[in-house]
Amino acid sequence: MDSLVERVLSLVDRIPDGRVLSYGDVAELTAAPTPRHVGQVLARHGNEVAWWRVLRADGTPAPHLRDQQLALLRAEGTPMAPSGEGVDLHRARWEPYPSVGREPDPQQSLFE
DNA sequence: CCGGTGACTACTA
DNA sequence: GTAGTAGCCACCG
Repeated sequence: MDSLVERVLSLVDRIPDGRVLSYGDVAELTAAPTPRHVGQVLARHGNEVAWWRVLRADGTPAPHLRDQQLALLRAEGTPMAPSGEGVDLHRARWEPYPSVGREPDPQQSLFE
């Protein structure tokens, strides 16, 4: 696994239920050049992973997937924004490495 | 080989 | 507060 595609799919697949990441987050965690590339990867291989746990920087899903993605997220108990048009990123955003006070979970080791 | 194409973002008006 | 635009760069045809 060296390709960007592999890394992105691998990471997305590790997002826990009820949690989400923005395209920008995934891009950074996978060393993808830009968030657009994350979208590119998911567009081609999204069917293999939990693509619905990846959304825009403001917590709203992409237009064509809006309905289904919101449904899936809600079904998993993801904290939704009051408006219901997206998720509450501040609560739903997955933090691969827990904040200070806890050790990183070796089981969730990333790449670098 | 080369240009079009995005499941994006941040910035400006 | 919303709407439009420029930059982004690997991948596929």
